[in-house]
Amino acid sequence: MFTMKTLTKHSLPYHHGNLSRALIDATLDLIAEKGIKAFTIREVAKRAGVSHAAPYRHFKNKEDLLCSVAIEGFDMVIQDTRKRFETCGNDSLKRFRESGLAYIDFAATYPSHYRVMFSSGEHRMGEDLENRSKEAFAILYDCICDCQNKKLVRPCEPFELAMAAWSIVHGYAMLIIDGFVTDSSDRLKYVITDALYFGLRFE
Amino acid sequence: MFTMKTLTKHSLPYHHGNLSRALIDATLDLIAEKGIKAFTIREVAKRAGVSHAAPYRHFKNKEDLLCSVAIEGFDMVIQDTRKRFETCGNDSLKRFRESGLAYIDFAATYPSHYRVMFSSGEHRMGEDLENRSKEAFAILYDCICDCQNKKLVRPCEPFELAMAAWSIVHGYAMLIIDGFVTDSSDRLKYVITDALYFGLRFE
DNA sequence: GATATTATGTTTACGTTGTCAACATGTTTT
DNA sequence: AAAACATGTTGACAACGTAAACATAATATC
Repeated sequence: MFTMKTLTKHSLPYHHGNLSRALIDATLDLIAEKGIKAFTIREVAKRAGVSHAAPYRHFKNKEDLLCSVAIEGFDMVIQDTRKRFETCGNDSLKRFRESGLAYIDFAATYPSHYRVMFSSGEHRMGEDLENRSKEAFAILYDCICDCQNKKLVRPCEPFELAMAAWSIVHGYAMLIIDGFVTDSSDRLKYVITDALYFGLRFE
Repeated sequence: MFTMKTLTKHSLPYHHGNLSRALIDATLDLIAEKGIKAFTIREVAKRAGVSHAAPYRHFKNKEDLLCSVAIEGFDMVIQDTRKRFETCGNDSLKRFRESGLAYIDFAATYPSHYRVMFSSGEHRMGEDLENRSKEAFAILYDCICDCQNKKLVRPCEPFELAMAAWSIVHGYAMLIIDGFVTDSSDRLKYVITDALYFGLRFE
């Protein structure tokens, strides 16, 4: 059976092609260019070269389109984090550090994705989106448990430590994309992750 | 000379009374009830009992109204932080801790304010708003310098340490108002501030 | 105290947006 | 080939932000 999913960029199919993809890309471009406030279904449709109602064949509504962007973002960080882990071998501490850096780097590299992921109020969490965010948190949580087992992080409710770690990384990432951090010196991100390590380590 | 500012709640004056105030309150109620997405000028005007165009006599536009809410929020945290400092005497470390707790408590107590303060993209930073946010950061910065002078915090670029501190507190506050932290155990906030202290302390 | 001026609120109007329904057309299945 | 389905277009509507014209209350000026 021939389905959309088997298409490559060289076999452009019927109608527009891959409109969902084009709409998501247009959304990201638009947000990068003019901010999330300028994001409208109609402008996104125009940029994708379709009529103003076409997007409704692919997304239930505006919220749903943003949700898809957020899900894609979570998938990207999760995947990148796992790839970083592969270079860490058995070094739990390095994994701990990399999981923080992955978020900070992701926010800096894909600010539009990150903004959508955490612009709550713009979109309610669907079940799919909630699963991704739980999965992302779980990676950090497991990482901390691992460090605790090796006496690298102090014994404390791991959920609370994971919350602390998540907070500092997320907070810094938000400050980056909100433009509070213009400097963006690479050094600063190591200060952050160092502070995080010193804050949680075993003593 | 009799001006608006001399009015009390018992001498309801001409026209509506204090419409700016009523509009800000209605904004906060509406956001608390239905989220920031449901915030519209027209609904706020209706709740204040005026016509849909009345708000434009007090605020340049929608953004400007949100800006006023954000400014009010910053003023509230700044004032609360200073009040907490009065109970700290010369204890720089306690001041450091309180400045973090002030933010977390503020976000938990006035989530609508906090959401507006940091929902960048909803409103551009006017000069007034930028000044408040700089003032808030300056409090934290000074606090850290103070701790460094007393060898309580490790010697490192104080701006970067302040950034780390701001990040963790802001990140946690965002997670609270986004509903990622449902537990909201008081204990958790101390874990956060402890982690912060251990992360930055002198050794 | 009467009148001019200013501050505040209302009505009307217009363009933009989200979204739906009706329609049209291309693609797949039977 | 015809039916069923997926996808895109057009047209419509209500809600919204916001400006202009108008109305009225409060203050200032004489």
